[in-house]
Amino acid sequence: MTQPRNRSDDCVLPSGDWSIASRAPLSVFESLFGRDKRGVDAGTILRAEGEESPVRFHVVEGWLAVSKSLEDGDQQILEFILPGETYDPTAADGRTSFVEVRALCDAVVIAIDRKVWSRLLRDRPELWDAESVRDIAAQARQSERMLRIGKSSAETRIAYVLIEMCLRLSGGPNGDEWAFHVPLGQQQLGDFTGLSSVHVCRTLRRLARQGIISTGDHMDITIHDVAALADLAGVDLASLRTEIIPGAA
Amino acid sequence: MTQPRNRSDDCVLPSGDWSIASRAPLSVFESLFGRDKRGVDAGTILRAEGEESPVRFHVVEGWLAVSKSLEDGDQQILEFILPGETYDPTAADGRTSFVEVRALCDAVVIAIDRKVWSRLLRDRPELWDAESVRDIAAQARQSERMLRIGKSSAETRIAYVLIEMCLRLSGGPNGDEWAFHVPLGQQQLGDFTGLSSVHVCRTLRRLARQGIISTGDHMDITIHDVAALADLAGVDLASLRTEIIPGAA
DNA sequence: CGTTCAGTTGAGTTGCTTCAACCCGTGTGG
DNA sequence: CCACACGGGTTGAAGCAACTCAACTGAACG
Repeated sequence: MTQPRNRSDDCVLPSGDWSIASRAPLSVFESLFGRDKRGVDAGTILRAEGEESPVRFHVVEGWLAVSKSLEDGDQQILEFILPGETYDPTAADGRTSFVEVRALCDAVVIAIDRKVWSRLLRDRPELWDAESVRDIAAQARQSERMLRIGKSSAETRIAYVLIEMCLRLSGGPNGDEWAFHVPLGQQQLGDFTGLSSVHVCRTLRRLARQGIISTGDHMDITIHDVAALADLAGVDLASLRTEIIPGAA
Repeated sequence: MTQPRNRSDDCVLPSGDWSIASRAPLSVFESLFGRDKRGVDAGTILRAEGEESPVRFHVVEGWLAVSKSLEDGDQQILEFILPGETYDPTAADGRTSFVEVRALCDAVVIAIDRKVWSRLLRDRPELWDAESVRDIAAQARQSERMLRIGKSSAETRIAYVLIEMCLRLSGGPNGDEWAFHVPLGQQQLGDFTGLSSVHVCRTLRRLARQGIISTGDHMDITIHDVAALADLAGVDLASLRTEIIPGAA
């Protein structure tokens, strides 16, 4: 594995409350496993099987995407793993993986042996608690997305994921305007929302024309009217935050 | 809470391998909490908040549905909880619930205090392991469904849920034909697959006309040609089974 | 025997997809 | 330095899958 090329522009993350709220309780990993840190190029598929034994990934830097695909090549992105978070792709059999994990930009990850991870959880109740909360929040996010993919219009789906990302990245907008960057193309946004890239484009343009958002070079997103977007998404911002952001309650 | 009316026809379950594979390791609950068993009428909403403190539900008999809904009344069913399984609807804040849990037929459930549950998991490693495996399988099921709801045709979605249910209920078909019963209407099948009840109907009829399945009174389903159905669903039966059925590996 | 409710079927509509053309910024080789 | 190819985003046109609306059936029930 090579060290990451320093194209940090691609996956720069806002360094506000978020990094404090979500990174701090897990920084334990870096002290314990810092020597196992590895750079990963954008596009690399991370395989549990590539390791000696099944592993849990801890993301230090960059974004990972968890996805599944059909034979015809269509893929659905199930979740994004952000810095400070961990993810274990190991299936119930303890050997294979039922999903694909891919680096969306150059990233730095730590691979933690599953057995070591279990021991860690048992030895450190505070870690167990923190991870439980994170799991529940992840479940809540996936449920919200499923609800909208199953039952809502393209506009609602897009509005929702924009708000979800905004909340995850920053802990919430300050006032009415909020800007952030995601290392995603419209194709990937489509894979996340169950839409074609063409329709993602149309929908984003429509939102932009209404003055609710604007987009910049390769997915710099600015939300101008959070209230309107939340309305389209069909969410109450404050209560959504407590549901999907670990530790926001 | 009333005792369940004895309309057991409604939620009769095949009593094959399944009940052994999936119920046995958890029968511990019945011996520990048997006195807390409660009958629940079909349609009842189970609320964590109704209890003194947050609880995890253990289903002894009948089916529960876990769902979320939009303001306009549309709902998405996220998961079914079958006898022998447990589910905790508690949100990350430890107080509220981010989903709705409803009895699909008359059912019997045990409500287990969350704190007691945590203690149980710590004290009984074999329970912890069993529940981990179950969680991972549930994750895998939800991922498969998400993939299809996001990226597949109605036919594929229906074919997939039929196969999923068949596997969960029986551990898999014997030979080419397999019959089972689900306590679900077409509306609910639609809420599960992200389709309108009308389109569920059309799709089931089409499958029936092709001789792949047939349906009986209120959702008795017979699969005549599992291979064809698996093909439509885009799955390999054997490997799907190890992924989504806990302990099938 | 009338009411109700789930399933079925037809007709018409629509939202999203596909296909295709075009634009533009970036990288590359002559 | 220009020519060119390439990949992502944008836009228009056409098609189609699934939706809504509405009418009808048949079983269950009082």
